[in-house]
Order: sequence, then C-alpha cells, then structure tokens
Amino acid sequence: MSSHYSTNSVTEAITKGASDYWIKPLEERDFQTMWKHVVKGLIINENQNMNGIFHINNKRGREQVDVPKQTIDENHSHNDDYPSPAKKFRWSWTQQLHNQFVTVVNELGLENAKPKKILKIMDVPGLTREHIASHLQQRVSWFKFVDCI
DNA sequence: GGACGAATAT
DNA sequence: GATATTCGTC
Repeated sequence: MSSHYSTNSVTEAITKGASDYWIKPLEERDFQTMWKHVVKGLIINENQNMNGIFHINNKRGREQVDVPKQTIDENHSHNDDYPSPAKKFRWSWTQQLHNQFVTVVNELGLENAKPKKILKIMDVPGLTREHIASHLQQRVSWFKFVDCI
C-alpha cells in the first residue's frame, strides 16, 4: 500500500511477491477485491497441483509456500480505467496568513482564542476550523512560553 | 450534535 | 517539522 504510484514501484512490489498494489487512500473497489487474494490463498493451500514458489514473511519467520504461478495477480487493480484520486490539497500557512493568525490570537487572548472564533475573524476562503485547531495546537506552547517571559 | 483539544498519524 | 485525522469529553 502506497501513496506513490509509478510503473517501477508496482513492478518492484509484484516482483517481490506482492499480490496486488494499492494506492492510498483506498477506495471501495479495493475492499471489494482484496478478499479474492485471501480466497486464492485458501484454495492454494489445499491444492496438490502446485507449480510455483512463494515466500511469506510472518511472525514465525520466512516461510516458503508453493503457489501456482498463474495466481500471482499482475493485473493490479489500479490501471488507466481507474485513475487514482487527486492528491488532497494541503493547507499552507503562508507568512501572511500566519501573521494574521497570530494577530487575531493576541487580540482575543489565549483563553478566548478558540478555533471557531479565530476562523470567523480571519474570514479566509478555504480555511477551516480544523486547519486552525491544528495550527493552534502547534503554536499554543509557544504562545504560553512567550506569555510567561 | 457540534466544538474542543490531546494524542496520534501522515 | 508541518499539517491532517482520530477520538474521548464536554
């Protein structure tokens, strides 16, 4: 499972024994298909007609398991039919935004500087209460430190 | 049911 | 290190 997609990384994963390659975040179709690998494993264990070698690292160490070659799924579920979702936009606190944030927090005072209040005063498009809560958490120890000196 | 914030994840 | 997410509490 990786957030990174490239032909090379998929090839490497499959070569090293992966049965599939999932790109994060997983989508519903991943969960719809992931159990087929488990089922294959169950069938394989009862199958006397084995023609492949498979290594599994588990709690007991490295195990060698026989697996029919054709069951190794090289048609990973992420292909051009299912483009991976666009990377989530990551909020960035620019210097200007941060300055504004600090100003508002100082105005309100630490006790009153709650995310919802800050959000309302800043009034920046795209900015959410969660963004502010996270930023506030990161800055709050600094604010307290400055306040006591 | 939403806001909050500490903890935790990415 | 910065930002996102989770989760218990109020």
